[in-house]
Amino acid sequence: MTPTINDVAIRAGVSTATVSRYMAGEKIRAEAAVRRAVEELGYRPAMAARSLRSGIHYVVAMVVPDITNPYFASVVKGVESVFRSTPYNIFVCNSDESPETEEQVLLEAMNRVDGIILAPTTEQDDTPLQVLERGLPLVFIDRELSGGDLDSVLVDNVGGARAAVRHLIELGHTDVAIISGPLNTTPGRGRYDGYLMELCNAGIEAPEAYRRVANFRESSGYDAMEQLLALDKPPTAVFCANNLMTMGALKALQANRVAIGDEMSVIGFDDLDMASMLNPPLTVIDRPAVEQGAIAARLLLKSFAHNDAETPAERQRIVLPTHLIERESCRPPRGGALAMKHQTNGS
Amino acid sequence: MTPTINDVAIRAGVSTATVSRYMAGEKIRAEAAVRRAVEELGYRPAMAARSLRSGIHYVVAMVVPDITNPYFASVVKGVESVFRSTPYNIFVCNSDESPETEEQVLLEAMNRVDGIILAPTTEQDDTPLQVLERGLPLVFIDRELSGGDLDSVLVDNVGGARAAVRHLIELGHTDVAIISGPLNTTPGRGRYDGYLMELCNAGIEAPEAYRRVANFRESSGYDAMEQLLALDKPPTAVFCANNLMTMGALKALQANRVAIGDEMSVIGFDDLDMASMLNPPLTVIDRPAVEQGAIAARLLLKSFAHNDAETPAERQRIVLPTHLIERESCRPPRGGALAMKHQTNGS
DNA sequence: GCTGTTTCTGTAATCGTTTACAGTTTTGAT
DNA sequence: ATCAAAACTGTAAACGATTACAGAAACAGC
Repeated sequence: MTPTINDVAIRAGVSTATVSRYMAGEKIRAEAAVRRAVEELGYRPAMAARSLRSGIHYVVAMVVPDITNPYFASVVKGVESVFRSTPYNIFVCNSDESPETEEQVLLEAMNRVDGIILAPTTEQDDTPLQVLERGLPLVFIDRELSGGDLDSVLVDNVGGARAAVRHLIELGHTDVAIISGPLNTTPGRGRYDGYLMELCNAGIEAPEAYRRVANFRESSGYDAMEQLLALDKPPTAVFCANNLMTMGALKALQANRVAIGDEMSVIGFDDLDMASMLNPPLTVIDRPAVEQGAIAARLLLKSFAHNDAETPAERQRIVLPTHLIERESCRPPRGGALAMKHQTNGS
Repeated sequence: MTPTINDVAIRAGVSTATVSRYMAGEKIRAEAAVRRAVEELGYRPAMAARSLRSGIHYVVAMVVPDITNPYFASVVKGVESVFRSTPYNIFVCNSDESPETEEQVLLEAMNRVDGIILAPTTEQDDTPLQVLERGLPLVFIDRELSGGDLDSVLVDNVGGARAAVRHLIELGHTDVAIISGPLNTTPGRGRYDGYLMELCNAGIEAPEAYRRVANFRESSGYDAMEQLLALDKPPTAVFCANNLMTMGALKALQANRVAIGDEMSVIGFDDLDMASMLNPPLTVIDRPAVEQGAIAARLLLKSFAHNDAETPAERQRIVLPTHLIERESCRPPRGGALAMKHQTNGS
């Protein structure tokens, strides 16, 4: 049905070897004839045959916990933008924040791709190590393994969280809560630690009930915020450790008629497209998501090149800076306004 | 390096054929031995060889204009959810709203995948037809070709747009503008037509300047809104034909200190995760994005089954309903409030 | 025209599976 | 125990490219 290299060879009156070489861009004598044959037949090499023989698939897998998370969508876009100018295609796989799905996906990917960009669901997984053992280049993005001097592109989670908390403290807050991600993920733990460190640094000891460990999903942010509001003495400010949980928290505040900014200062990790449109506009810690993806892609490409050269590439651990985008959702605390309101309502 | 079927066969003391059959789930006598060999070696079939021989790749391509558009991200998620329980993997490719990139991607995909789910950038492209000619199943999503009695999963664009405009008219608006997508795309033209029809139906003739044809991107929505505001007599309400342009329009309104809802009613096509959090909460026409993806995936799966059975499947054109989510960004017009403000400012 | 060198070409093996075909073993009925 | 049918297995030929290797053609210098 679809033409093979043999069809082209016959039509051009040469051997398949010559056609193959022509396709690879080598200089051949029968160039004109071969080009014509290729065009007339609309020949395109069968990737399966090519991969089988050469061992190269021209595919990289990109494994993310959730493609509908705008952060990961941006990362994917960054990866795409780099690979667009190469012969590589991209598998995008959702692991759905589930280690089992992730393992399945990785094993599946192992013998169809040339490299993997992975945002692991947990730091304790060792499937990625299996992948590396098979000699497959792998670069971690956003998250890494606990062992890890492996290729990875991260952001300064601790620094970002500290900047967030510092911002709140500078506004006068002492009752600062965190809605944290799981502590067995790089960003979960890093942001949690940063929160703790900055508070400690300021000599503030927040009650344990202010530390809600959620799961990076919107619903968990919602629940966590409700629990914070239900406290006898709710915090006056909260740091939400990712975009989805921030959205959940904001919705909870709205549902409970708590004035964002005035009654409860909110700062999120990750900018949102709509952050500036919210009322009040949301103050966030931003990070370069697309850039992060692009860097990871280039790291992988470099890894390919080194594989060819037999010189084992030195591992790179790249940490990008975050920065504070100050909008209006963080304001000085108003002397326990919420706690009083809370008491009134409660009695 | 990685074990082949031959290694397994030797270790289990059988032929490769038997191992192959075991892997395919057939009943074999040496089952125990083969299972052990497979496990001990960690054997996984090389996809390239399998594809070459059997002609099946277990890959489908999903081509979308922009993965960072939450709508398409949701569609991808829907597609994923269906294929997760099958042996198929998904290529996600951005066409970046560019017909050239799309063509390139499609040609590339043709000999590595078993089927394609495509949101074409334009209705006039005929690369998709080439794909179909090669016998590759293809289902259109969100958009179709003008020729088209082909498999496709669409939404009722005309109906949705009409509902949007009707809602505005019912509130008392007569000066209703549209920020439309390109007219050579299915949703662009459909929503534009719906707008026109519903206005016509109500006996309203909106000036041509109220019809801004933009390109589905946020920046174009922003610009279009600015142009509307610069008119001598700006509209009192605007229908934005997709989520990105709605965001752009809202930002333009904010930048120009126009009160959304009070001075300018806004209704968008596609819900946004944050829509309910905006001030005022955004009224939108919603559609089932994840579901749309899932349906497309099932259509493709059905197509595979029919291909096996040699019975050419009859084409399906599925149109899903949209529905109005009424929030607070659409209110009755306030007697040319904006026009007056505009004049005052302008003089 | 001769020779040596460079450049190009063709032959055929190879990658790791699947599968038609023929051959073998098992089963079950007698 | 015998035999036919049923169930399984092995041999070897594909699938469509790439690539050593050896051989042919072109080129250059004399």
